[in-house]
Amino acid sequence: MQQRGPDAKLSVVRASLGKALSPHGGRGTLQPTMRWSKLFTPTLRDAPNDAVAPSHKLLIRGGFIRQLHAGHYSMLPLGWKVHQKVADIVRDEINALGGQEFLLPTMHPADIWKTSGRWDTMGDIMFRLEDRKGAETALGITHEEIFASVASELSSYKQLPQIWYHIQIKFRDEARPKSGLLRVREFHMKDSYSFDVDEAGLDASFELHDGAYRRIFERLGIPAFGVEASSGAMGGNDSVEFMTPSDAGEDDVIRCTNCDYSANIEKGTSALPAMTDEPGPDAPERFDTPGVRTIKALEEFDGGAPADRQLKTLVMVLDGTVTLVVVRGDHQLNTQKLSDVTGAIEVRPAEVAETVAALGAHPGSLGAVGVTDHPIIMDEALRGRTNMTTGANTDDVHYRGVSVDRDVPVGQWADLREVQEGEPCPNCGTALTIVRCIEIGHIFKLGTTYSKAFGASVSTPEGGETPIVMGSYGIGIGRNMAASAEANYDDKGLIWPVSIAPYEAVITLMRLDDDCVAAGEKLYQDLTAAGVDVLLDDRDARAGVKFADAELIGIPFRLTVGPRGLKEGKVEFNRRATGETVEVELDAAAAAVWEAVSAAKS
RNA sequence: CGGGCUAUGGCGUAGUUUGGUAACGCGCUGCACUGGGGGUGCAGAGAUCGUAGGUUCAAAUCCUGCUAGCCCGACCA
Repeated sequence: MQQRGPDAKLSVVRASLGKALSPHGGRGTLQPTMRWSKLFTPTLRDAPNDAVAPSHKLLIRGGFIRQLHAGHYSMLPLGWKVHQKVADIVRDEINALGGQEFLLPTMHPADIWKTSGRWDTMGDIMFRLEDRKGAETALGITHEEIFASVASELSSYKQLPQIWYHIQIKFRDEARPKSGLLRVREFHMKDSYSFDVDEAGLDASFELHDGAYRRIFERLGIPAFGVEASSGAMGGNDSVEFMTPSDAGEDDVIRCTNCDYSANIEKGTSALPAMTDEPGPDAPERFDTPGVRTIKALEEFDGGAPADRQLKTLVMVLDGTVTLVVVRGDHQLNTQKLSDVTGAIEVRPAEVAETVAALGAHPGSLGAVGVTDHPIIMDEALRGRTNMTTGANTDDVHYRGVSVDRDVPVGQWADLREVQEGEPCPNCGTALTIVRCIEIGHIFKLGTTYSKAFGASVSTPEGGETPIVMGSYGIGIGRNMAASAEANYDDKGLIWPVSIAPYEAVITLMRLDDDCVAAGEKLYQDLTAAGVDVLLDDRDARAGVKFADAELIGIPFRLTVGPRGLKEGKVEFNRRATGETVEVELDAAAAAVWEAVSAAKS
């Protein structure tokens, strides 16, 4: 370190500080936001009482985000910095696929949604409003319609394939926003859309995105895997969800511990052992079951039957139509499967009054035997079963000896049941596990639904015309930021991967005396020149406060500059992830940090 | 949408049962000491107790409506 007169140096430093500290464009050597003393990062010792998920608590405590109201968060400077780094990684990977970045509006006319039919099918999830003329508009929940309408200007197969995307705010009126950034009503999403001339092209575009998404999660420090999923309201025939295990998630995923089978519980199945029944009587027999209202009670009732020999009849209302859904007594209905199988948008259990009106009995005594005035959907697991027990549609009366093929006028067979933990894997027979997960990305093969609706077609080499085959691919920026936080923290706070940390390194000044300030500023200049995103902690605070804050907000590397080390010409180099601290020569410190950052990013 | 819980300075809480005019910790401001893991002392600032109404001499406290937030569930007939 150069030796100068202390007074002279002090005045130089003060002059530089004064300029740098000006929030009005003072041209100091440091950006004001690079000085912690000027950075708006309100860290809290305690998380708000209503935060539960670790990422929620830590993002609040670290001063990354603040809630405005349910499902709407303000991004504070640190949070926005992370958010932008996440977005940049996503952008980088989609650009690498040849993706072209757009920016489409987020307020849409009702017409475009009516054209696709989703104005009605999207229901309450869509924020709808009227403009001053009374025209119906909506805030965009996704952009298939808008991109497809733009794609109608594509005219020749020679232009394909195309991958288009934008990173734009979506609005979704979620029934239940929760867990901080994990489920919100207003969020940035990267949604990309592929346009191909045929299915083979779509498959290729889909595979490209599959690879890009896996690289994205890798770079975000999120352990991710793909699962078979229900396409839900998006339409299309094939989709893969990307999941990361977390208690803060909202999806249950079936995973095999042996083979690579994994599926959303809304889609997955298992291999049930076959059941053999006695043939039973020639016709169902009614018998009185006073007070028996549940599967369990019927199991215990003298003359009843075990749950796997009962037919459970659920009265559901599908888009207004009362429908009987029959599953095995010990099985659970998955309503998403029911929705997917029937195409019904609104699926709900019937009210008791509706049930009584439809079948003449109360829940607990219901059955589908001989019912012809309501559609009956039966779970695949009940195929061929005989000698079963079920309600007789008279309170306190059941049937035994029911054969489903003979006695129940089934209109549709489908896989409706929800897989239970421990059931055998459909591929290899190993016991399945169920893991709680956060859905961090979803990619869909859409087909031609939207291109047909919006007239997006291209001429073919043969001189004909063919609708463009589309795919759509979504990844929520804020949710992935939170998912990374869920995967990377300890009892001290966040441990961001270097790739998305708000700063890659922090220089912590133990004292604000001349030597420390000068050494810190020099390190800052060297690191900045080397392209490292660095923060200078120049606050007049105790060491413990500075260390605790740096650890809370999860900066990967820390240089500690204090008189103790400076006497030996050394500073301390600390790694957040491991807690490891080593002394390095002051002159070599910047290089050491640069190397660590480079190594982590490569 | 159903159920449960909650709302008191920036954050965390007490006070509500039994009405009497708002307290504590952290944070913030000033001063002093201190100075390598959230330090100490002194002195301060900061709350119409979510909101509207009601009961009462008197309401954070009791009653009613509304609003907002959090959690669980939305299938076990």
